[in-house]
Amino acid sequence: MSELRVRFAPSPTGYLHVGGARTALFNWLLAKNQGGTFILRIEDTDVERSTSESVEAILEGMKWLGLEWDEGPFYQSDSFPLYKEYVQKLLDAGKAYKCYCSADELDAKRNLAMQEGRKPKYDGTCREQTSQPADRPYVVRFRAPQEGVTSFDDLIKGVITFPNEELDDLIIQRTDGTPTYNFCVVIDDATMRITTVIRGDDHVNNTPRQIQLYQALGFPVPQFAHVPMILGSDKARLSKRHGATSVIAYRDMGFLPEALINYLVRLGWSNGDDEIFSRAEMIQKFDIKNVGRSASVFNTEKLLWLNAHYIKNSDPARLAGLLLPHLSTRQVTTLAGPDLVTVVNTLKERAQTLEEMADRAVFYYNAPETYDEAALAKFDKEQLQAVFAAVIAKLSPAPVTEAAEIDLLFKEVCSENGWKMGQVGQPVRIALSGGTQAPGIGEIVATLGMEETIRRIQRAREITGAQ
RNA sequence: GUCCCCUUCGUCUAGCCCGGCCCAGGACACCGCCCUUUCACGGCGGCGACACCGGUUCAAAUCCGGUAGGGGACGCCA
Repeated sequence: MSELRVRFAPSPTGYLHVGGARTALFNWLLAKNQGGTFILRIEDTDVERSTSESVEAILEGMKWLGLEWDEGPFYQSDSFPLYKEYVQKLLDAGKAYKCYCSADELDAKRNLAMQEGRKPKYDGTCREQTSQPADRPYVVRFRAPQEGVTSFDDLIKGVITFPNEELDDLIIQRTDGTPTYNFCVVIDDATMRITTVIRGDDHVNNTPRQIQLYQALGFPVPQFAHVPMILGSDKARLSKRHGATSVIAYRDMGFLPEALINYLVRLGWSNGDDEIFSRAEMIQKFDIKNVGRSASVFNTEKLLWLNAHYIKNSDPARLAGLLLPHLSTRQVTTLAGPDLVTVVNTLKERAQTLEEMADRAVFYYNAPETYDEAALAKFDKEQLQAVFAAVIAKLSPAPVTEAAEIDLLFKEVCSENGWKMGQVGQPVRIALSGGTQAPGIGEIVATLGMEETIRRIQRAREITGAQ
């Protein structure tokens, strides 16, 4: 086991979205690849916005994706005393100070600075103040170096340098005594001995501040790897208006976790021209250095392709189990009908999602009550009657159960009557499934069973004959 | 406004560090053909990109400079 320690640190203010999931995945992959440790930490220092529902949703998403963590989940809210201790240390050392400026004053100054085109940084009003009014509310600010530069060698983006004068004295403790994000991450990452911080691109600007904190606290500075954003089709940051962003929503839309994982790992990371990766392969081949530097657009089409691929190659029994919830939302009960695994086998080559598969499976259990009129209209009434009669006559006495054998019988019907397969297959397909988009005739008949097959064709024969 | 980052087919990307094998390769999507009893699968083929401008060099997608465009950050959110 190596010394590598990474963490995924979501804030519980919503569900696990695909961007977060990819960050978690990269952390997990690096840990697995290096034999390191993957830690899950919930960043809930914002008491106002954090909810236990969100925590549950995040854990659910992680588990569904199979991103098992080695340690945690840890909650920052459990460590408030620890943060307080370190705030005091900084205060005692003169590396932090109390600031009595009100939020309103600060907002006003910030807005004014923006308007006048100046940088909206804290003006340092309380920085050198010596008199300390005892009874007024205050925040604690970190006394940040104002000269020189802070730079780091990002594992993905390379060397990034910030002039210290751009960085102001950030608040590390709020008026209500709770610590703020930038401070907590540093304490946690340090005390958890995190060696490599992999997180979203949107944190690069926080990194120099955090480095200064590490240094002020005397902690070793970890390595950083900032992964680029995921964008929507309009190249704007991915959000709800682009469609689903929650990983659980993808589960509910009938995606397989391995498909989403495979899609996500290829979004920003590559291994030559490879597209399909099993878990073992991605773990073995993953290298943070092969993560791209630019943002990528989330493309559902490709996800669908991968999902179809994994459906095709999945164990039908497993698929059958996963399909059940999608079937029950369609009021389908499988108990009275054909074996679901057999049904899945006829459908797995032709479905991109489990939702689609469920749609296509309905007819096996609920016999069609109406038929696709447009499709039926291509055949005249006499032809339909003749076909149905011939097929029933051919099938009824036959003791066959294999799809291939059944297809042979249909070919016989064709040759004996001088019909083409299209003239026979299509009407029967409509009789059995109600429409034209269905598995091969032999497969349907074999799955449905001869008795049910005859019953359905008989019904279609009566209805089309009566019109 | 200031700072930081990014820029190869519509999309995901390979190549870039260590210039020539790249008049740029793969995948998704799209189009066509084949297969075919429908829908799919599959097979074959096609369309399609180095943001721009300069420089260095015998040679640049690859190195250097600039421009433009995009994104991110600038919170008592994370």
